[in-house]
Amino acid sequence: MQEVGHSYLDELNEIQRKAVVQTDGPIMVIAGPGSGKTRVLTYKIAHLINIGIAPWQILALTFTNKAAKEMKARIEKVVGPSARRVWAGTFHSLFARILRVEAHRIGYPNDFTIYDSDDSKSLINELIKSMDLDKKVYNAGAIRARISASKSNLITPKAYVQNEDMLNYDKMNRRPLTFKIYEKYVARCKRSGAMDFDDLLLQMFRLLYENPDGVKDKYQKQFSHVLVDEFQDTNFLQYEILKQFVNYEGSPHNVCIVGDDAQSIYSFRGATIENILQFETDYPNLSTFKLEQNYRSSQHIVDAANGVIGYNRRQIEKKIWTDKPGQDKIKIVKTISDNEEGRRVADMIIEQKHRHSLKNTDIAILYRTNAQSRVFEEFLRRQNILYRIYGGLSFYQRKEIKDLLAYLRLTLNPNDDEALKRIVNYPKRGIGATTVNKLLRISDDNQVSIWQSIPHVQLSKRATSLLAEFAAMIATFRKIMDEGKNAYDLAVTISKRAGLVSALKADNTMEGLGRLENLNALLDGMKDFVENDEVLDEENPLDKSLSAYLQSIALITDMDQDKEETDVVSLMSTHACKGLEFKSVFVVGMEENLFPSYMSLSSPDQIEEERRLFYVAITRAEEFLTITYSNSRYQHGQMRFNDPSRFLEELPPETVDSVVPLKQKQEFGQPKILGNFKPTGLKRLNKVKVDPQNFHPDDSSKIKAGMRVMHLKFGEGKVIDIDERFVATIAFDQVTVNPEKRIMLQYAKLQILE
DNA sequence: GGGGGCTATGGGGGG
DNA sequence: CATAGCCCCC
Repeated sequence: MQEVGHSYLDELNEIQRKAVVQTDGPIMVIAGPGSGKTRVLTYKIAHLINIGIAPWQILALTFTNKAAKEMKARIEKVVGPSARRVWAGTFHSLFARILRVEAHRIGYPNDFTIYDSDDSKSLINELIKSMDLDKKVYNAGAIRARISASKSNLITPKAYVQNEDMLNYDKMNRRPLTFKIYEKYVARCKRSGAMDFDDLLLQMFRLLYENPDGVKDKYQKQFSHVLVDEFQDTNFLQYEILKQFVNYEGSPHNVCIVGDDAQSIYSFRGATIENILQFETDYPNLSTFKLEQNYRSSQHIVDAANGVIGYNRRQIEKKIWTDKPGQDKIKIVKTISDNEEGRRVADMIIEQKHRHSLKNTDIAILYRTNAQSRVFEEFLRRQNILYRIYGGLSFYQRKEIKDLLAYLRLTLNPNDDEALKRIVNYPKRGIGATTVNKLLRISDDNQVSIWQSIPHVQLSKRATSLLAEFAAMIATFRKIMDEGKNAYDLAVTISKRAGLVSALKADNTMEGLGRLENLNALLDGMKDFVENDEVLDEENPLDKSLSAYLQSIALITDMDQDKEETDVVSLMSTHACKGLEFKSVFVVGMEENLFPSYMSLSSPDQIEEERRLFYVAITRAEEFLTITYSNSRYQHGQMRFNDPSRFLEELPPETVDSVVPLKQKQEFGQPKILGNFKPTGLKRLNKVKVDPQNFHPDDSSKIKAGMRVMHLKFGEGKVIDIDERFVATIAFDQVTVNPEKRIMLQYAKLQILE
């Protein structure tokens, strides 16, 4: 071993170094938060290259594309540009890339479409309807989860109908025909030339397992070293694929998994900690390295994290420690409402920035559900603090974007039924539900795609000609594509000729303008794509085809975007924060029914997962950790009163500095009399100041500054000011905390008093 | 047969 | 509070 001269090894502690320089055989790295896991992975790959392994022989499976990209950049610093040839990416994106080359061997077109979860749900809903089932009982989301779980556990439709557990579970949930939907769903995807997210894994598995044309040997030979990051969040199927790559006669089993059972937070997606335990059984001669020194967080934060995670029963034994001193203790802040929570957090951010000279990028706000982001946005904007929201509705999920993408998808793969259904009548061209239903029926009878049914369907004269017109248009697009137009030019042509641009231009509202902007942004992105001359991906250099474009965006998530140049506060869900770190972290909404989520309360296992999620959230903090919870908040359009989260009590008292004293006086003038009464029992009445019988709101355009007005929830008040966006600032007499409310007149219900 | 407006219902995390 | 389905009208 030529360790001498590899200076990067000096940047590692003893255990990290051992994990890096051992290059042969199975390795398991258990890595606590902030323990230099990424450093180990990147240097390990760099080391492999240094000792003579070709970059393209290394398969590194990461959790996000961004993580892969960052890792590649760091490897490049050590070994140079050859790092770009490492196969680093997510399971989904790397397998999609392989399947683009190999899919024809297992009965899919290489230009297969990737169905996102909306496509899947739409298809499932169609099937539910065609089977005449009650769509309230047969909830598409639940069915999709069921299908996803089946695929993730390698349960085929055939196996499903023979699986007592699966069938009984469905019967219990009054959905005994789930197996039938699953069967139809699989057939439909197949004949549409489409793979859903789970298929990218499942079909990859099939490809290797069935091994047509000896394709498995090719990949086994190519990937001499396989590394998996965040192994605790892989599912059964992903592990089975991993074994397909690694296990064969005479294999050196050069597989390295890195993970932390305490940070497993994706079981809802089929991930299972069992994989870590199973790995030890499957590779008995493995070397295990435990990275227990935390370089990220101060003593108090590490102590708090250890304290919290100690409440979980089953874990791999380890003790995370730090030699960083503890400075500020954890602040817990109670607020009276979700609005107050937003205001306080914004205020505290300003204070921290001044006192500790933090930049915005040093700060993150983490919440359990994306819906909570709104109040924080509002108050950050009000305080002129720049921010960015990660996750939530991504750009590519917007309607106008999906519409154009559907045209592109259909042009590339006319059998893509979901794309066709989406745009056959958008913009409106007189092809309605009746026509589509006829098409669906005949497609089902003949087991072909909708596109293939078009010439055979019997319709009225009018419908026939309209449909023919549509088909001719798509055929024209295909012709243009085949003539070699690049993806950008094709998209520009399509957006004009299909009438997408004119449809959006006809909408003069703010939203309409925004949509048009988004459409143009997508086109700009495509232009970048075709004009890009920087080779980042050596395997398929500068493929500017439509197929390559669609694949490149199908698996992009909001998290993959490059960090902005601008100095922004980060807002994201606790799931999305995995792998990140910030000097100052605000974990907000720490309330029962929210964090832990009400969905998890009935099962101890799920509570433990929520606890791990809390563990992940608090261990993002380097120096300052602030936790907030609120007495009341709007949830699902209703005012709810939640108890403080049970996890707050699990924080060791000595790590917590100041529980900001409870304001005894409540905003609504009532003590909390709720006792065991659970939130659903609460009525909005608690909040109403005014008897609705005597409340007659006036036309809000009549509201002027200086007026006395009455508000249903806040009572009487005086209008102080109305700004140019028609937001009124009103001081309410009976509101003790934060009496000045900002009310959007557009939506306001106010009665003029004088 | 298709389009537009209204009512009812459901609402977690994400590749 | 947002979306989907339903009903009514063209």
